[in-house]
Amino acid sequence: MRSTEAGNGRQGAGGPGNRVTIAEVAERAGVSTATVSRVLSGRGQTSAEMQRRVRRAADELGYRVNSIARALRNSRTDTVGMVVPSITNPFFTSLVESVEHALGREGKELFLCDAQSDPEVEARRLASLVARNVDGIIVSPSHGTASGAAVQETADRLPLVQLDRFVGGTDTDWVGVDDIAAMRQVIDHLHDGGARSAAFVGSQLTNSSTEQRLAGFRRRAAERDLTVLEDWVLLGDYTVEFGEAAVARLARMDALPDAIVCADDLIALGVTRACRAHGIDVPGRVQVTGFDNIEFARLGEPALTTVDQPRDRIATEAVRLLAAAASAAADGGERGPCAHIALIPSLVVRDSTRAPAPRERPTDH
Amino acid sequence: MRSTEAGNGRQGAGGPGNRVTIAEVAERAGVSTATVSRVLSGRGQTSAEMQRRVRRAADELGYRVNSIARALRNSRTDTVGMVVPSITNPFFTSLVESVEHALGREGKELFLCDAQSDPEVEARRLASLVARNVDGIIVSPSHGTASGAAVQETADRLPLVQLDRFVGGTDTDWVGVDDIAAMRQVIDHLHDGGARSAAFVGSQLTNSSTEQRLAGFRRRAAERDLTVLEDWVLLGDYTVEFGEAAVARLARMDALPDAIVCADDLIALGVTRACRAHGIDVPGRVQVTGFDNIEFARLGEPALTTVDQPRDRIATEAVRLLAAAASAAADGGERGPCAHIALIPSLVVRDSTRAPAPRERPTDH
DNA sequence: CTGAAAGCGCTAACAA
DNA sequence: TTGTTAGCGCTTTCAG
Repeated sequence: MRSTEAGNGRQGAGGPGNRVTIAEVAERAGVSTATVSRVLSGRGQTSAEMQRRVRRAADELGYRVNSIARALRNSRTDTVGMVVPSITNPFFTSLVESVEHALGREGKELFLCDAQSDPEVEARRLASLVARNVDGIIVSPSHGTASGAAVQETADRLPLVQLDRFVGGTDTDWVGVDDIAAMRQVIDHLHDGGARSAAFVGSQLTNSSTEQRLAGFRRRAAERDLTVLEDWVLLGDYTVEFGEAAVARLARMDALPDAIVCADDLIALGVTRACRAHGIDVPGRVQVTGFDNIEFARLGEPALTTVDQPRDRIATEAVRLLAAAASAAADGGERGPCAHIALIPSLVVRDSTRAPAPRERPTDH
Repeated sequence: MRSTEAGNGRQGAGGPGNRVTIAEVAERAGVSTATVSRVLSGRGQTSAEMQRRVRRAADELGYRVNSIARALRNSRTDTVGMVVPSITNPFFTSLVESVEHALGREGKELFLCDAQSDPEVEARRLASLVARNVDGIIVSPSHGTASGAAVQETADRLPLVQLDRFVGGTDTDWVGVDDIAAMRQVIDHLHDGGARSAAFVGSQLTNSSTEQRLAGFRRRAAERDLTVLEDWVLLGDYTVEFGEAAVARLARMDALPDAIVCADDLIALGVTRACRAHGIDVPGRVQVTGFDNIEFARLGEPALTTVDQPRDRIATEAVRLLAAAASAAADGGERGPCAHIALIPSLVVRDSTRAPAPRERPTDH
């Protein structure tokens, strides 16, 4: 009998249904299960001799901890659940990547779920994460109101932080970007490039991102005296297709705006594509901006000017908040007030907008 | 005391650490825990009266099953694990979406992990899925050889099916597409469009997809007398950046091929973009093809001709195989021979290739 | 049809 | 330092 397990594809210890338990390891090592547990989980004091014997026995038997049993005992799974509105949206997958990295640093794993942009699916996913005793939940709610009940109910049971989007009427931690500030940068940049009127293309106002971005857009446009016709505010969903449809509609109107501000990059990609199809020069005739800075943003023709979300920072803060909430809950406490962290994003200027018209500046003396 | 839970954000039953157990429900209902279990899990016979009383008590207390405990008892979690090489690759996310749908029909959930294109991370993810007692694993191995040990070791412990890619030297079920047949279609189409020479741009030969696709490319190119200079086979990785770099290299050579066949759409997107940058007309001077038919394929300039993978079908077959393996393992059996299912993909013709030159055809009489 | 009780695999008091 | 033992919350024989 050899101590190595891999290789020939069907060996003794393998095969489903006969997993080695701590008791078998204990027997083989001639010690108690408690000692095995202490050695293998690294808690408590053990002699070097015991360590050797236990590890050896465990290796020989091919022992693997059963984290289900461990979780039942510890009521802690070292697993965090994450729910995103749509796993096919590149922004969310890159956010997931950042969260995974942040969690990895804490020795935790991620259990990712896709809400398929449907609050009901989302509610089921949240419930099943709760049932599986994840240590905390990170959620980007798919709907600005309909997601409320499920999110709040989940937050009442375990640490939860909302990411990027948030849902009204809930009382939980949140980390995201300051959409108002982002739109200020966008509008100012467009204005510097000569735009005096602008359209807005976003999703329906069923999530906080669009709401905030539209609000920010309106406010700053007014401040900079940009013309915004009501017909130029087009709301659909976060897809390339809708971006294309929006341009088709704009093209049928009497006047074209100087700029089209999009609530995310997918829409913006659709917009630039459709502009090309309609023979509308970007940025010559119309400037276009996106939001999120997904990987494909630079692939648009022309490459998209967009708002870069500080994903790593967002993820780090979220994980930190989760850990704080978990330890607060552990030593008994009432949950304190919720944190709302709004990070300031930065504008990434590419070819879909015009370079700012040169303005008089004080020269270096 | 009310029976509703949601609403004010901090109510009695809520808060971490005090979950309702089946024993409390039993007490309130004035029955045994066994009866509660029978009612709530729907197994075994129970009178209507009991059902009512138990459910009522459960509702009032806000009981939720603890699936950790249930899993420990049942040694079944109704959860399937999935590991993909890179969660930021749109092909894999859409595959994940298909798998989720297929699993949803079986009442199972998905636990998704990202291997970050690193066999070591992949091995850790696999191990932790095993430790968490998932009922089965779906994996697209990140490396054609280095992933072998971990994949095989996992497969020895529980039902596992490889998806899309597979790793050499393993003995597990596999579902994917017939890359050789796919390349036959690609080459024939390019030839019909007048191409007489072709380059190939793919990742390093560290995964089965590229290996197979290059092999299929070479074979069919030879059969159709397409010229393939050795310098025209460029291997890097599955990224837009590499596609761009490949064109830069090709552009420095003496002769340009009539066509560039890419091993996936990300590369192809990079290739078309770089061609534009280098002033190489697509498809006028060079035809370009991709592979996978990701959503962004149609957004290239020009839109990409590519090979469409039948994701839903792949996912369905994978889930079926997993279920079969699970039930085979349940009634004790040795695992039977492995299934290798290669589906035939279809070519999606768009603007990055030329329409076939009109050929003589028998006219309808 | 219902209840009592054993135990899934692991860990943490408490004893020795 | 090590062993003994009592559960974590659930399901499921086996009696009644």
